[in-house]
Amino acid sequence: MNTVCLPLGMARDEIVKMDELIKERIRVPKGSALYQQGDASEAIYGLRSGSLKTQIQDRRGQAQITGFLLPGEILGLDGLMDNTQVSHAIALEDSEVCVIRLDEMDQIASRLPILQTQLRRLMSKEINRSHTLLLALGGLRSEQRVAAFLLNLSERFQALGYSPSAFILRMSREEIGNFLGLTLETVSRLLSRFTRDGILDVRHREVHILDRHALQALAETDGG
Amino acid sequence: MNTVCLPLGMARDEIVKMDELIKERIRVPKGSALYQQGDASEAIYGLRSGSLKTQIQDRRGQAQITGFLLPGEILGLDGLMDNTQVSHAIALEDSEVCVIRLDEMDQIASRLPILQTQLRRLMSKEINRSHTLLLALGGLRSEQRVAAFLLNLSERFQALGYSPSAFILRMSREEIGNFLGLTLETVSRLLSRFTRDGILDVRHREVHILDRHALQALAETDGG
DNA sequence: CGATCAATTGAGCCGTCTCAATTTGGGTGG
DNA sequence: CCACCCAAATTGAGACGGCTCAATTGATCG
Repeated sequence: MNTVCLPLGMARDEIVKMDELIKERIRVPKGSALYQQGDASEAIYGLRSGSLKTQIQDRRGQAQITGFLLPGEILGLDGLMDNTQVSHAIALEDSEVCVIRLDEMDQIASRLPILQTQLRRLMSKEINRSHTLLLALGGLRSEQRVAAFLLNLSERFQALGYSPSAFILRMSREEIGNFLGLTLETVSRLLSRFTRDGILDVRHREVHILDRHALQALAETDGG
Repeated sequence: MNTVCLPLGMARDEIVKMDELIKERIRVPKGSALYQQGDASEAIYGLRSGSLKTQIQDRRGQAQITGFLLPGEILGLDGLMDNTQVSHAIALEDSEVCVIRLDEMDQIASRLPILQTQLRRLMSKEINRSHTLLLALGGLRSEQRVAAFLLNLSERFQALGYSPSAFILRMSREEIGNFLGLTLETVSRLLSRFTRDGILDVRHREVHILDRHALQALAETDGG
């Protein structure tokens, strides 16, 4: 359970202390928000089960999905600047998170210094994830983006102990498109094409990766 | 000086303690790297003078500039995941940074808890900056991106006490294009067009914003 | 079983990229 | 100080990728 909430390599006795931190849990029904832009934020959240999307929105309503979250991943790291949420976190299916209050965390961290390091790592990881995504949006063709997206999901499912070659997309084509800077039609067309080429088997939201090698090649091809 | 290195609102007596942290400085000549992908990282850096770019690179050489840094801003927050740099930081002009070692920081933070909070805020801010950039690359037209880029620079120069309406671009058209997910030609064409329309006066790398209102309108127009 | 929303597929258009030719500016050595 | 050279920037013409608009099919859920 705790490994789900702050999974980076901690010793067993350290995990015991962690229990003090993680008392509270929140259920988030499909379609509802764990938090919204403008909410006060004194905590971060570890996703225990289900999946969520996070998105930001500018003043005129233009939205950008910044991430899809799977169990074991952390939400709310972008809200620690001034204790106000700057993004929305919305459940893609019925989900459950555990709550890690920042003030409690600081108290415990005085006895368990590694905790600060862990948080720092998690935040740094999120920065890297964003930067990688920037590279995708700035430099990759639509084909490569969708291929890379599927491979990324695949790896994360595998890390959770699920099959890397067969999984369910919990998000719509439109959400994938928004995330990747494409339209839903482009995403749909590419999934169809990959299927036609024998690389995938896509039925609705169920994806089977038939030729991982070809998919990796697509993700890395120079587009020429 | 210290306000430059960790500028978020700290009381005067707190700043005194900060002096212990920031002994070392590094000069970075134009074109050279403060650090490179793969280097060990035990510190973060506060930019004192000059300007730098940070960029990541995937295995086949595809590069993405993830930020342009101005004095007072922090570098290296993306390298705290496993003490290895994942990006390059390259000086756009002769620059100077101060060094903040993470282990020293943790020691001092035990007497000065606000320090952890500050770092957390800085990292959260960087996450938000990346997410905002994602929105730009994913959802804005070239026109809007370039307009938003100029306005962002303008605000940051103003925050430093410089003119918000007249400044020098320290980066090439190619670097701007890479950062914004555009080609250098597109950037050049747009700067020319904005000039033709009386919104800007662009001479080489010297930019004058003549009609801020129009520029803001461009950055926010729905593209229709 | 009908209503509604998600996904697929097609046709045509537009914006941005690509390729290429000039122009301009900065730095260097004669 | 001027001439030259190289890199950066501008500008143009044409191609192409992804978007827009639109119609159809397929799921999901009362």
